[in-house]
Amino acid sequence: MRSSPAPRPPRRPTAADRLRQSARDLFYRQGIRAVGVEEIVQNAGVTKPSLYRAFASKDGLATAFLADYQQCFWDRIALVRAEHPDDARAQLLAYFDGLAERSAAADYRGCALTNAILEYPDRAHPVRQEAARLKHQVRDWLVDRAQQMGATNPEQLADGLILLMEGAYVVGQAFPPPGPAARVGACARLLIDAQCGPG
Amino acid sequence: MRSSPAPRPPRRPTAADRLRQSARDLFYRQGIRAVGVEEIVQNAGVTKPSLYRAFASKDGLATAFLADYQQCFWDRIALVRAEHPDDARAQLLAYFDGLAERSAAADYRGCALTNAILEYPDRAHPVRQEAARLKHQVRDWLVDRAQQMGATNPEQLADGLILLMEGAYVVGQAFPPPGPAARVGACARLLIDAQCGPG
DNA sequence: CACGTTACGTACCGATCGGTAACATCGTCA
DNA sequence: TGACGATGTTACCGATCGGTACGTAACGTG
Repeated sequence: MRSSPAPRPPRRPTAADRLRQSARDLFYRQGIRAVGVEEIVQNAGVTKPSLYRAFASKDGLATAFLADYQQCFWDRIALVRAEHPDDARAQLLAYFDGLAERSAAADYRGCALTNAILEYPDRAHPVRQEAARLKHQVRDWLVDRAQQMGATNPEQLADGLILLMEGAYVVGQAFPPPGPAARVGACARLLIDAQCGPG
Repeated sequence: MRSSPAPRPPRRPTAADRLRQSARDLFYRQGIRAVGVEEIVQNAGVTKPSLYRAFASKDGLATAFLADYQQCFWDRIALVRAEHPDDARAQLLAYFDGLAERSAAADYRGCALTNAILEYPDRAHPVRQEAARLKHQVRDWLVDRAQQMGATNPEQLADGLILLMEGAYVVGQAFPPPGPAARVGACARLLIDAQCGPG
């Protein structure tokens, strides 16, 4: 009788995976520029050559980190979708209310994509471009939700919601909780109800 | 007869002033961490020891830069105040409309304070603290304006406006113009009118 | 003229940055 | 057993980082 029937024996995860996890921890908490590769490999329990065997450069690891990070966002969206199927308004408000809660954490660090964009003002930088690409997908989704809600001008509503979202990401870091970010849910309600048929 | 009656002859500006100007250009465009002191002194046309005679450290120069920068914000506020005396709503909307315009510049870089806060996640860092201090003054001013407008809940309205402001600062950099930031004026109108007695 | 003060430049520091070369070791599977 | 791919080890590279010791030119004042 085997105590662990899993087909995969509990092997040590690959160096690339350990590096991704380490990058997630450090890049998100401290920013990308602020973290050196030495710290990353130490935290991952691997060595520097392993990093450069799995990724082309620090920037390569950083873009991988952004993609990994953004998956968390879509996981959250999948959650609110499951909780409120076929109710775009409820989905959005659930996300915004959750955001308001999270932004009240004392060590809140906002959105890694947003942080990366501010950290790399050069629009040609690969990290910056990946972050911008992923952000555009969010806007597309918001426009879709606004259409579902029957907004008078879906793009206008989506843009307003983006402003609130990004505002909360940033303000949650700038003000001690509970700061302005705690009201992002209420503001989203106002904006949505002002631009959709009341229903 | 003297061609220049000024008591101060047109001397070359002091090293500290040249450094402040250089820091303004470089820190704002590229971020604080991204700019080395060598580049700053070269751009200023002075040498490194001059920097460290006028400022305690790079961080000291950075905090001075933030204070200088924020003066531009209050200058803008003074302008809209002069254009719309005794009309808090018009003052705010003038600022937000101007923000929407500025954020449409191809190389828009948002607010230096916001950028600095994201660049220095450590709340104990002196640069971060100075930025946070200056941001709080902005909120105080917004609360005051919201009271002037007779908002039902002035702090709630001020917080909503902060979210929009900061959102525009960030989104103006993340999306190519005209992005969501171009609608920040319209969103501010909605938020204000929803939370003040109509009129 | 001699003096102290202020402002500035040359040259340099140790530390850290991102990145690499060369070689040893391990587990897996044929 | 033997070959292979993934990983670890050690030592190193040139560049750049923030910061400083020290000498010097300019200037106002006695």
